[in-house]
Amino acid sequence: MKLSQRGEYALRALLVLGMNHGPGVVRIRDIAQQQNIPRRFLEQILNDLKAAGFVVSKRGVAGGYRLQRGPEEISLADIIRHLEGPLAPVGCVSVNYYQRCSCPDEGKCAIRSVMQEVRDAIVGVLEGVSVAHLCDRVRDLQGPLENPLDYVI
Amino acid sequence: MKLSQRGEYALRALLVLGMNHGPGVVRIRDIAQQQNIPRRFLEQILNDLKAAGFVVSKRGVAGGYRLQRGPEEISLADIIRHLEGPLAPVGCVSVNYYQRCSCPDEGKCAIRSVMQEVRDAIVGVLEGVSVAHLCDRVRDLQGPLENPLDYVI
DNA sequence: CTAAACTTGACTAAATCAGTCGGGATTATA
DNA sequence: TATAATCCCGACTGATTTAGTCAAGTTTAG
Repeated sequence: MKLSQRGEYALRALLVLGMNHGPGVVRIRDIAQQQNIPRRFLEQILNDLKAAGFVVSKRGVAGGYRLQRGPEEISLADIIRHLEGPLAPVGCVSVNYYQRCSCPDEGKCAIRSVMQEVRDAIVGVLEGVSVAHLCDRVRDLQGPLENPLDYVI
Repeated sequence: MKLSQRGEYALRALLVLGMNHGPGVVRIRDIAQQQNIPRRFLEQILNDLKAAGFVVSKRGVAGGYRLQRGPEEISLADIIRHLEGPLAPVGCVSVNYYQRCSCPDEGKCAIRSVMQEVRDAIVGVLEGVSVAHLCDRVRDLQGPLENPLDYVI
C-alpha cells in the first residue's frame, strides 16, 4: 500500500471533519487553509468522498461538508481502499480487489505466501483504526495545552 | 508498499537463482521461460540487480547469473527497497527514504503515527524473510512429490 | 571463427498523478 | 428577490512512472 498525495489529503480532510463532527458543516476553504491543501484539488477529493458515501455536503451560502456516518464507523482501511484501491502489495492476495497473477499455481507460490502476510499485517493495522481513533490520537498527541481552533459554523 | 510487475519479476528471478544457488550460473532465457517473464524485460531487471550487488553475471556462451551473496543474507526488504523505494506508505515514516511532509508538526501528526505502525508491520514481515526462507517455502508448499526441474548448467 | 550469451542505452505507448480551470447549480440572508 | 458564497461537474494539462521493445555491442566456450 502506498498513500498518494491525494490519499493523504483525503485522510487529513476526514480528520478535520471528524474533529468537528456535529450538526454543522465545515467549508472546503477552511479545511484547505488549515491543512495546507490546494483548494480546487480538495474540492475534487471531497466530491469523490461524497460519491463514495463517506461525507455529505450542504450547498449554498452556509454550505460545507460533514461526515455521513459517525467517525467510529469509518475505518482507515475503508477510506484507503476507496482512494487507492487494494491495500495488498500484489493483486493476487487482495481480498477486495483480487486479481489473478501469472504464476502457475497460486497455492504453491512462495512469494504470494509472504505477500499474504504483508497484506494481513497492513490490514490488521488499518482495519483497527477509525476516524474517531484518529481524533483521539490527535488529542493525545497535541495534549491539553492547545487551544482548540474552531472551524465549525 | 506496492509491488510493481517489475518488482515481482525480480523476486521471482531471485527465487530461481536461490533455488539453484551453487557454483554455476543460470541463463536469463531459462528464468524467463520458467517464470513466464518477457526476456528483454528480464534482461533489464537482472542488469539492475547486478548493479545493486544482488547478483553477479558471467558473460559469453556458458554465461548467466548467480546470487552474489548467499540466499540467507538477502532479505526481501533489501530487494524491495532497492526496486520500489520506500516500504513505508508515506515518506515521512520511512527510515531509509525519509521525506518531510507538509504537516506542521510531524511529532503531533495522528495520521503519521498510524502510518508508522503500518510501516513497522510491513518491515517486520519483510525483514524477516530472506531468499533462503523463500526457497524453504517453495519446498514446503510444493511438497516432496515434485520432480525438481534442473535449470543449472 | 562463430554462435550463444550478457551489456548498454535509447525508445515508446499507456497509465497514473497532482493539480488547474471555467462555468453551472444552490441557498442563506439582506 | 438579488446577490454573493458555496458546492458541483467535467474537461484539461504537464510531469512522472510503468511495462516493455529494440538495436547494436562485447565477451567467451568450443
